[in-house]
Amino acid sequence: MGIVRKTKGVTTILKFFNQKGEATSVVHLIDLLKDKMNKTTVYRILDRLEHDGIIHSFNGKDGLKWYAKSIGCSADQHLDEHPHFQCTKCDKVECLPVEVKIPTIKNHKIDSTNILLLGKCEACSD
Amino acid sequence: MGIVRKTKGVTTILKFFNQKGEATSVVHLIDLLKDKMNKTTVYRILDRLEHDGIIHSFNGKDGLKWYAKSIGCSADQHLDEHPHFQCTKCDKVECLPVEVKIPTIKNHKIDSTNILLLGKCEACSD
DNA sequence: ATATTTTCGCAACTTTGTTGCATTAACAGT
DNA sequence: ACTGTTAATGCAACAAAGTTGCGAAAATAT
Repeated sequence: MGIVRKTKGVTTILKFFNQKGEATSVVHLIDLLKDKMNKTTVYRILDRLEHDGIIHSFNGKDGLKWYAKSIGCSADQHLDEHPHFQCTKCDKVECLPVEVKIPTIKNHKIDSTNILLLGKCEACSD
Repeated sequence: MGIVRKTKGVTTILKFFNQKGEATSVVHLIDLLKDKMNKTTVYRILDRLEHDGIIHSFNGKDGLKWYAKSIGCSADQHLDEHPHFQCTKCDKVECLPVEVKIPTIKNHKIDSTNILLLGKCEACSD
C-alpha cells in the first residue's frame, strides 16, 4: 500500500530526495537523520516510498542499499531501468539517463536489470 | 600475494569450484563446509583465490557476495567483465558469456562494470 | 471530539563480514 | 627426515546492516 499517511518523517525524507538530486545510501541517510528519527523508521519509510514508485533502490559497490528519486515511474509502472555510476574513490553515485542494450539470453526471461558502472567521477579523476 | 601454501582448505574449495561450474554465495559455501572449516577461513581463502584471479566475485540481488570460477583471467589480468544472471525465484546465478556494450559517459572514466540481470531461469519459468 | 488504524520508537535480534591473537601446519633448507 | 620459519587456521569477540515485535504516539476518518 505504500504511503498512506503524511507523517513528519515522510515529509522530511521526501524533501531530502527532492532537494538533493543525487542517490543516497541508507546508511548515510540514517546517519543524517539520527537526531530526527529512528533507523527502523527510515527503513520503513524508504520501503513505502519505493513501493509507491517515488524512489527506487539498487545496490552500491559493496552491496549496500542505495536509493534515489525516481523519474518516469509510478506505483504500477516501474520503468526505472537505468544504470548507475559509482565512484571508487569518493563513493558518490549518479543515476545515468542512458539505456543499456541487454542481449537476449536463450531460455531466460529477464525481468529487470541491475547495472553498476565503477570508475572515477569528474571530481576524483587525476 | 594470494595463495602461497596449498592447504587442505584451499584444496577443498578449489575442488568445489572446479566440479560445480556454477556461482556460489559465500553464505552457501560457509554452510556447506561448516563441518570442515571455520567461516573466517572460508572468507580468507576466497580472498586469496580471487586475488590470484582463480575465482571472481560479484554481488547478488540482495547485496550478498557471490563467487564463481574465472575464465580467461590471471593475477595480473582481470578480463572477467561478464554479466551475471540471477533467478528471482530460486536465487541461482549463472555467469553469462556475453559482452554488454556500455555507452561512454561524459567526464567519467569507467574502470569496471557490475551487471546483474534478474529474471526466471529455465527451470523456474513454468 | 473521539474512535480507529497507521506509523513510530525502542530494544532485542539476525545475518554478514572482520579483526586479533594464540596455535597449527606447510614447506624450505639442511 | 628433522627443524626453523612463516603462512594459514580456529576461535571468540566484534562491527555493521538490516529486521521484528510490541506498546505508545500521531494521523485521519466519523
